[in-house]
Amino acid sequence: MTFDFLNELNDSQRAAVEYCDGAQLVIAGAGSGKTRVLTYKIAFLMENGYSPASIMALTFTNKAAREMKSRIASLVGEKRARYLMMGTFHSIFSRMLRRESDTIGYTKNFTIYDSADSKNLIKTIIKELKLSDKEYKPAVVHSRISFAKNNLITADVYAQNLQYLKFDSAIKMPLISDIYKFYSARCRQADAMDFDDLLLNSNILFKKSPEILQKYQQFFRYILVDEYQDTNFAQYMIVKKLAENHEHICVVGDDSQSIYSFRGANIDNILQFRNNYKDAKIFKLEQNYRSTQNIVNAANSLIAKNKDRIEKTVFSEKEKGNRVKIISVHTDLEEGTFVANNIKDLHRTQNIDYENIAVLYRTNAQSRVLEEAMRKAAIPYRIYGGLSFYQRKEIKDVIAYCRIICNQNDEEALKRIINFPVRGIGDTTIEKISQCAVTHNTTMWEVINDMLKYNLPVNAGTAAKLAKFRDLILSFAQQVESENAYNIVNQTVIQTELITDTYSAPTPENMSRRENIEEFVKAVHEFCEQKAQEGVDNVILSDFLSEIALITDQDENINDKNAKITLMTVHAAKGLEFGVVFIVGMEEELFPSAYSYSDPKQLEEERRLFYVALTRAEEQCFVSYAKSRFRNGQTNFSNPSRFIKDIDIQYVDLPKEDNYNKNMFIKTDWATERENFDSFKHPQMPVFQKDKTTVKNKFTRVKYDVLQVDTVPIETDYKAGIFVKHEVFGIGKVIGSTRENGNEKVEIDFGEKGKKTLLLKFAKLQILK
DNA sequence: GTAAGAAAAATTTTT
DNA sequence: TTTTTCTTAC
Repeated sequence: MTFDFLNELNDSQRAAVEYCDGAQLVIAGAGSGKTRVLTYKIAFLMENGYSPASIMALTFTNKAAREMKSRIASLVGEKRARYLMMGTFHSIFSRMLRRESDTIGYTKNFTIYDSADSKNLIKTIIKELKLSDKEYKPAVVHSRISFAKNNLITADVYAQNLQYLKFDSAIKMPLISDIYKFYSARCRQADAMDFDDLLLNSNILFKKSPEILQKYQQFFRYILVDEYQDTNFAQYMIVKKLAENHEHICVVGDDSQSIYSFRGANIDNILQFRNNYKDAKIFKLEQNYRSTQNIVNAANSLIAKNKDRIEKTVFSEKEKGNRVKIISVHTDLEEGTFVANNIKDLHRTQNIDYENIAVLYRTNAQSRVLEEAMRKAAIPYRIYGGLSFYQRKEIKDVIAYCRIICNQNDEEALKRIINFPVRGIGDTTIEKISQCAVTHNTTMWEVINDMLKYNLPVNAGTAAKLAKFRDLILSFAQQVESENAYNIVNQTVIQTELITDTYSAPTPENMSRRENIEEFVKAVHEFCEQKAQEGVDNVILSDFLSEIALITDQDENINDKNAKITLMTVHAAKGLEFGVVFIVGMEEELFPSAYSYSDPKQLEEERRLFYVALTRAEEQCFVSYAKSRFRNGQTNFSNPSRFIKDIDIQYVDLPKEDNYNKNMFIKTDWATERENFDSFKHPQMPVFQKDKTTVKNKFTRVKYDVLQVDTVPIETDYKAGIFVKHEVFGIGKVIGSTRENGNEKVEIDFGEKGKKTLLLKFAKLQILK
């Protein structure tokens, strides 16, 4: 086969595809054919001697992986594309972890906790530690633990890291370190990993077993990463390790579209790529094939106001196009009417299809008013967001049964279904079991399994109920290795009375619950059938579970062929394009979100978010703001977003008729904001030690490799808890130790003399044994 | 142990 | 406003 397809690429795209000699960063501006480059490059590699199985392509969503795979299949054929190692970081490395699970002390059937499970477990631990969940907000604790894991900080390391502990004290949660420790222990006891563990443990595995690392290094000869701007440190490190020997790595992304830092994504990964891979070649895709010149220019002028970015000149050779229309309305209701009227107009007079129109907003809460307006105007619409199939209560219940059948130590699953459907095992009993498990350092299941041994203080009636529950689960568990997954699930929903429960009353809710459960059972059936066709003779339940644990499918209504307009958050719109885009709610405190005000970095991320929104539009873009908005139960006055005036005035049509004026904008302009940016100390966890020497290309060099994946990265004699003697301050207790620019600092509590942070090389400390 | 009513909170969320 | 969590009465 010849490389005909190379002719379909422009010069810079082709250059990016053809360069295969080493580390490569492809900066792909919005609409510049990023996916095209990735797919063609993979095809190109396959034509040049790389076997499909030796190519690893990492994406951020299952959907992206699926789409890319099918596009490659159309280039090189289904058969060859099938063996590509393509998927999300989480799915690919969870499979690896199952294979190598003994090395890190898990079974191959470990459970994957979703975010809700994680949060529940954290809540339980907070309660057990007798802390108030007013002060210790589970969501905040979870995000701290998640952040730590994404930066490869294990619980032990966390407890030794002064900077982390200080931060926690500052936000009045000094014991997060302890919660983290218990949380990790409990996950391990339950044979469970959370999402972040999949990445963290992959790193630990590589660290722990150089042989295993080597095996994968030799196997994967080319690694490609999509959406690189949204990767975190743990992901960076996995790729870094795997590609260590050959550095045959290609990362593709757009720093201007990094919008997921709140999930641990680290924009420095892309900004610092050339410092982390010394021989890296940078390719820039700057021609935008999606939008009109005016939209591209407007977006460029907006993003130019950001400080943290890689210089690039995105341009369009399409027609000039219309200006971005800024619309001022009085209320959120009026905004809805305006959007609806315009859509009708576009549809009728300009013949624009509904599916080519999208309304984008910052928060899901805004969808209601818009939905109402569309309904009134009889415009067909589709809302993205909300609950996915696998997050529905009844589905989570069925899955919880499946999980406990496969792994009885799965505590979160147990707690979910031990009294659902109600079987008279109430909170008090569960509390007793939990207490009992903690005191005997075992799992709740063990306690239920042998109530006498652990002296569970319950009456005979309760004991009988518990025994009945145990036997129910065990009866399935015994068959789980031999019986077909479909049969087990089918029997489970019947025998646990999950499905009978929906017959209790003929309400629409019950009907819908029943339909969902039936659909789930059908999905299991289809999974078994499909695997059978692939030659697997018996599909067991744990196979199915590990398949669905990482699915959070967004694209359900795929069958819905009717033309509809799209309502979604800006985040959800990433990667999509529409002829006409309405961006609504462009107001201070909403977009940018008030939560971002305190941190210039977050403000820049909000601006990138607006950039993403603008660049979704191909032909026409409307941006609206309301002077008052109903929010959180009350009507508030609002000012137009500062981002509106960040767009160069020549690319916008400002509202003419009403009193639009510059005084409406808040006083801080972007120049001041940029000054703030420089002086601002970020209230984030310090992760990397930056040395301040500036290298050629204005980026500060980051020493990633300082950080070790190990239990104790800081080799210190001054561990927390030991006692030391100081010439002046006397005897004190070590709180912790950190290293800064190679100097070790020790923080010590000298009791009456107070807490001191001392530089080790100056302070003459004597360790007391 | 459960269910109803009061009080409190309220981003974005690819895994 | 809605949604989630807490309290209180059965």
